[in-house]
Amino acid sequence: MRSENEPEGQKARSFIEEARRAQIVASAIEVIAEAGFAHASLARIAQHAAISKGVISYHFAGKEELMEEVVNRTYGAIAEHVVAKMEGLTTATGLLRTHILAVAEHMRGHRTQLRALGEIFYNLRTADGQPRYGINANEDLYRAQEEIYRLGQRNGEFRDFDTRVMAITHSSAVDNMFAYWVANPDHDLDAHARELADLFERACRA
Amino acid sequence: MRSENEPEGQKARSFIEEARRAQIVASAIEVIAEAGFAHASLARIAQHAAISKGVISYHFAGKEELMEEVVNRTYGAIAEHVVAKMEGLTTATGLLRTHILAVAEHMRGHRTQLRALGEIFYNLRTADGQPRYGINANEDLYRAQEEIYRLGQRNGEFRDFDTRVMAITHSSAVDNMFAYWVANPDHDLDAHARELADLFERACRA
Amino acid sequence: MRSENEPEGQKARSFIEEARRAQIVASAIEVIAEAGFAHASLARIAQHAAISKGVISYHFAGKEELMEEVVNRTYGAIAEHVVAKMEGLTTATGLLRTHILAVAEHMRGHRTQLRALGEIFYNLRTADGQPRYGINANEDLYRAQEEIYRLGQRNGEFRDFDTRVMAITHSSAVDNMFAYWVANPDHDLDAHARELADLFERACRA
Amino acid sequence: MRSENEPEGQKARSFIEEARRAQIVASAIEVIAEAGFAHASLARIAQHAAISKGVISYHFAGKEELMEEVVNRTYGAIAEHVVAKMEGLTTATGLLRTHILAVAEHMRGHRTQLRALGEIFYNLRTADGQPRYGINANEDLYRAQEEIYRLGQRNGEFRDFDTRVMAITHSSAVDNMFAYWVANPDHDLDAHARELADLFERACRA
DNA sequence: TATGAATGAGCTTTCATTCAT
DNA sequence: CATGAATGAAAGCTCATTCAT
Repeated sequence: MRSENEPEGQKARSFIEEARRAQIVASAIEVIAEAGFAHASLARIAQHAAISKGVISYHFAGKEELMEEVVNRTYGAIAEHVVAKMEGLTTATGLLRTHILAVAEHMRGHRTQLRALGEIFYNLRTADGQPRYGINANEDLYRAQEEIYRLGQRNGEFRDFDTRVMAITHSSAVDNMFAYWVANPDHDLDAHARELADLFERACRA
Repeated sequence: MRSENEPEGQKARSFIEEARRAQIVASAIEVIAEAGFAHASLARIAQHAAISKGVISYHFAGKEELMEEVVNRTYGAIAEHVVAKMEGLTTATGLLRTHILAVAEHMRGHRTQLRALGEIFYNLRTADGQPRYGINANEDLYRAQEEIYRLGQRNGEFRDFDTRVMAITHSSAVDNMFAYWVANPDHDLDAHARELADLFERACRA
Repeated sequence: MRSENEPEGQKARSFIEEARRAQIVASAIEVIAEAGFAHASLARIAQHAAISKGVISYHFAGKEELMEEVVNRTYGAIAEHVVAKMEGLTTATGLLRTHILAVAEHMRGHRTQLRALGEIFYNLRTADGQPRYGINANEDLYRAQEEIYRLGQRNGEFRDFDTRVMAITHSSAVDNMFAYWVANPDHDLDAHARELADLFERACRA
Repeated sequence: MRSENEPEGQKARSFIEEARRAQIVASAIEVIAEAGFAHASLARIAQHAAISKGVISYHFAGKEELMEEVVNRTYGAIAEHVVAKMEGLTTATGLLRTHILAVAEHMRGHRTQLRALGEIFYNLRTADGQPRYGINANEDLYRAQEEIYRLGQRNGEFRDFDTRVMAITHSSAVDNMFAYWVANPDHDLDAHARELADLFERACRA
């Protein structure tokens, strides 16, 4: 019956509630990663978690809220790790390189999360049929990356290029690195990340 | 990429049959592009084509075959155009550049096909739940692109880099260029393609 | 998949479709009359008609359309009979008396329809929770009856009274006559109707 | 009409318990009046009362008992008021008139109770699907009213008529007066009641 | 060839009720 | 006394597929 995401002044969720939500979110991630968004029914998620179907309805207002929770938790964990790694860096080249390597590093241990995130981004739609997270859900990400490029352009590290195109390309390169790795578990993720860092360094530098 | 829909020894399709299949495929593309894979039911595709639902079942063994036909036809058209443009080129740099620009050029007039293609690639699964076109559906594409990179590396145009990583990055950059353009119709596709060509030229060159 | 109520210019429903709709409506009436609106699920209605649940969804856009169809058909049949009986009458007293007796006469053979009609009127709500047929659904009926009273008042048959109050009272008296009869099948409906005609004649006359 | 909720030999309810029951009943009345019987879930009633869902289950054996309590309390309050007003009257005409006016007077301030009462009467069913309060729930009421008519017939105030028909008609007229008023809050309830008193006086008098 | 009709499985959601704490 | 948590049945609805005509 709970539906809001921690509005101010509302009772914090109990420990048990929090644990259940986490459990359900984890189960959802696994089922989505395994079977794909379209086949990730509440029934299947519940079965995978060995709980009753109704439990999910009890803890989440609906399927949409559950999916958004998956996104928020997963996305938050990634951002937290990457931001920590980038802290203190001052050169655009260093930031760019670290960004790529840090994301790869974090994701190495979170393959299923990544897969689920992609599925939801691509497939989740609001009740009126519009994509819940379109490509434009990346807008914030693009903006953040453009900051780095502009820094590099200002201080002479980088040549002049279209920062939006670079941000889109950078994002997609990282996303697909993971996608390839998810599909080919033997693929050397860290080596791929280093290659990518080289690639963008060369593509950007003055 | 082209799966055989006309196995040897089978009767060729009649003219009417061919026309119907083409009509249904066209309708499917439009519905998928508009409503997304999950909402592209046979009923909706039939309604959009102003035909009976049964017609689809009559002409296609099932939904899966229809979706595959959409992929084959669309993919085939792209390949045809791009290959024609690349014919006669000899330098890796020229091939790389032309590949990017030619794909963009062709897609500019086929936005819905592109959208539908992405939806199907991402979502279609076989009866046993496995992705029908995973990232590995790109294997042929990657191989073809790797040929170009190796050519460049052999003749000294390109530096030494991991060709598989470059192929993945290249593919994803092009895919997402289109995705961004689909989501932002005012985006300048050709300018984006030129930026991308520059980007990969710099990333590859010796 | 059909949803509209005979919009102009649309293909008329096929004979088979019409028969199915009629069958489903009949089943719905029986189930509602027996089990009440709240327990008249589509599953139960289908089971009662010995058809698959999906058939109802196929022929009706949703439960609401089915319920409205029940109302329209039942209400239409009543109106047809009563109007025929009242045709040609000129005195208000005669119209009043005939109205009561004709409704009773028709309803004697349509007890379940009557029960179902009442249930739907009382219970059906639109998606936003508002009553679909409130007491105000009787507005047309009230207006029609007020015409009769005013005629009587103009030509001196009836005394001066509030026509709206009389219409409400008249309607409710007839409705409850049926309700009582439905609950007590041995009750003499025609005698009740005659008593009622006397009652309102005395209540109205100058 | 008052069913026994305090059978002999059972512990009387504590003060707190009584208060809780009253609070829950009040909440139930408001929710039913607002949303209708079908949408008056225990969850909603609990939420409206700002208590836990479990509290209701704790204080009432089930939903049915809660609903019956709503009926008993509301009905009891009406009867108390009306009986007080009728005390001491001796003529049938006076009793008839007073009955109508007193009920209207009391109800003017208890609109939601009235609405809820109607919803429950119409919709509540026992576990086996039979109406809990059918039209026959009015049997006691009919008997009481028939006493008045027979008194009038014995002492010459009233003509000879079927007392049961008159009781049904009288009850339904009063019920629908309220229903109309609930649906049309601007309707003049007292004027309606006076019209009704006139109407029945004329319908009954010798 | 083409169609409308029908099916049944599966979907999300709501709900009264039970129970441990 | 009160609560939050959990259950499982039942609801309305969508859909791919089958089939007689």
